[in-house]
Formats: sequence, structure tokens, C-alpha cells
Amino acid sequence: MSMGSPGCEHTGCTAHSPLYIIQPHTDARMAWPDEAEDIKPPRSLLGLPELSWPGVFFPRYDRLAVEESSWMLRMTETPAPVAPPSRTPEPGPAKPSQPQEPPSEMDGQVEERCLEQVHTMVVGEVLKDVDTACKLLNIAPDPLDWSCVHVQKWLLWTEHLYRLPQVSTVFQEVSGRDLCSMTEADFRQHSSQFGDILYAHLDIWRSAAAMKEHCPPEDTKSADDDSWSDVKRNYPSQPIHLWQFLRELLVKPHNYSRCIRWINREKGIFKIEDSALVARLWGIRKNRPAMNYDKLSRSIRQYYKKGIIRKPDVSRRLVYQFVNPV
DNA sequence: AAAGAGGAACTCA
DNA sequence: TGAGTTCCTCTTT
Repeated sequence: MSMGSPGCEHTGCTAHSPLYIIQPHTDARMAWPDEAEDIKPPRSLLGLPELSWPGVFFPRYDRLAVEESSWMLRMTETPAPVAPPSRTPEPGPAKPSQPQEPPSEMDGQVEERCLEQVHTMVVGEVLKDVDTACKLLNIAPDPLDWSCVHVQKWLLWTEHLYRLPQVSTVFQEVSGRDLCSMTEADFRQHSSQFGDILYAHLDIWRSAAAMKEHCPPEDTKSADDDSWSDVKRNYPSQPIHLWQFLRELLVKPHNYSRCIRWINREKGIFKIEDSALVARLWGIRKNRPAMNYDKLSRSIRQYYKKGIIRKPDVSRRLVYQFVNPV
């Protein structure tokens, strides 16, 4: 791959397809996935300046920034199918400060392998996150398919992810197709302060939708997802139950361990760490803006009689137990 | 004060 | 009719 050119001969991508790097949030729990640690290539190898490894996995980060780098342009096998963001980066990668020897053939092969691994990893993580959000919000992965209600859900979700003040109100009665036809300038017009973040986040979703068409879903599936995916396949039209929703959060500890986590997975004992946040996520999922922990916990208590959830033998605040742990 | 428990009426698919 | 949702009162932590 030629690192210095604005385009990429492997993919046909152009420098008009910028990489959105989301800077790490300071919360140490929101770190790069553990499983990715052993395949992190050094940034110097990528022709990027050394810094703490940036995430490309949006739920863990609260700020979007555009970073130009041709290696990441390989994220998509084809150029983005829709109008790209207007803030086009300068062509060519950032150069290391020290002059370097020309890379040997072996260096080139190692580099190629690392890039390949990074590419696979990034694509997988982005698609997994979009998939998770789709399940939680009950919306289609492709923004073009969204109704106005779906757009509102996605906006609430984006507010939550990036800790934005209320922005959903400025996009009333906007369908997914309308949203996709808007330029970055349109977004800025709707929200001068956060329009660029919303536009960047939407661009990730649109790129993910384009990628999904080219990547087999197996690439993005983890063992944790399998049982739940089976449930979704078997009962595609069933509304999600609260216990299913809680399980879905629990099987995504990278994303949600700060609001809910297993105490003892084998016994099905879990703890709600942030009751307000879990309630808010449930409210978004069910389109119930007034949802709070008082109501959510009442619904959990309904499960006592049904034998789905109970309090553990040693009762603790915000700790519950699935009667039949999977 | 926040969480827990449970009754009762209500909505919605 | 089932699965919550909403509101309520009272108890426990």
C-alpha cells in the first residue's frame, strides 16, 4: 500500500473518506478491548506520531476528531456510497519527525500484516458496535431505512454516547433518508455546536452499512453474541423483554460494564452499577422518555412471581439474579 | 435519600 | 391477554 498518496490502489478509496478517530475518554474502564492488545501495531509503523492508542470504537469515547491516515482508508472496500464529509484531510500521512531509512522488503511484509490485522479488527469492532446499538434501539443498521422515530432514537443514543446536551429536538420530523441527504453544513445549521459530531457519527453508521454489504457477518460475531443472535433469529418480530435487554447489556461488558455487570456469571448474579443510566437505555429502547429506575425496578420485580429474576440469597442493593442462568 | 416491595389501574400490541 | 408502565404507600438499608 502506498502510504503517501491521497488514494489507495487496493481499495479505490480516496482521501475524501476520512477516518474518524474517537479520542479515548478518560474513564479507564472504557479502554481498548483486551483482546486487541496483542495485535496493536506501533503507530510509528503506520507513519503516525506516537501517542496513547486511540480508539476507533465509538461507545467508549466522547469526542470525535478526524485523523488523516491512508492505512485506515482501507476500512471500506469501496468508497462511501454517499456524500463524504466536507472536512477533507490533507493528502498524505503524517510523517515521523525523524528521517528514516527506506523500509526493507521484510519490514514491508510485517507492516502489511499488521495493517491487515488492524483493518480486520477495526472493521469488526465498528460493525459490532453498530450491531449492538441496532439491537438496543431496535432500528435498522442503515440510516436510509430509518423513520422519524428511528432518527430520534439514534439522536438520543448519540447524545448518550458523547454526553451531548439535548440535540434530538433540533431534528424533529426528519427521516433517515432526509438525514443522509443533509450536508455537514446542514448539520451545523441545525446545531452549531454539535452538528459536526452528529454528522461524523452518522458517517460512521453509513460507512458501517456500506461495509456490511461487503463483509460477511461472521467477521463481527463473538461467542457471546451467538445465543442472543439465535434468540433474535428465532423470534424476529417479538418485542424485546426487559430480561433480554439486561442480558444484552451484560454480554457487552466492554460497552456497558460501567452501568451493569456480572457479579457471578455462572449463577446469573448481576449488579446494576448505574441505575439511572440503565433506566435511560431501557427508556430509549422502549421509546419511553419518562423511564426511571423506580419503574424499571418495578418491572424487574414483576419477574419475581414469574421465576425469571429474583434477589440473590444474600440480598444486596441493586443486585439481582437470573433464576435460570444460561 | 435511595432502594426495595408489592398493590392497583392503565396502555399497548 | 401478556408484558410492561405508571403511580402509589410503606419498609428497609
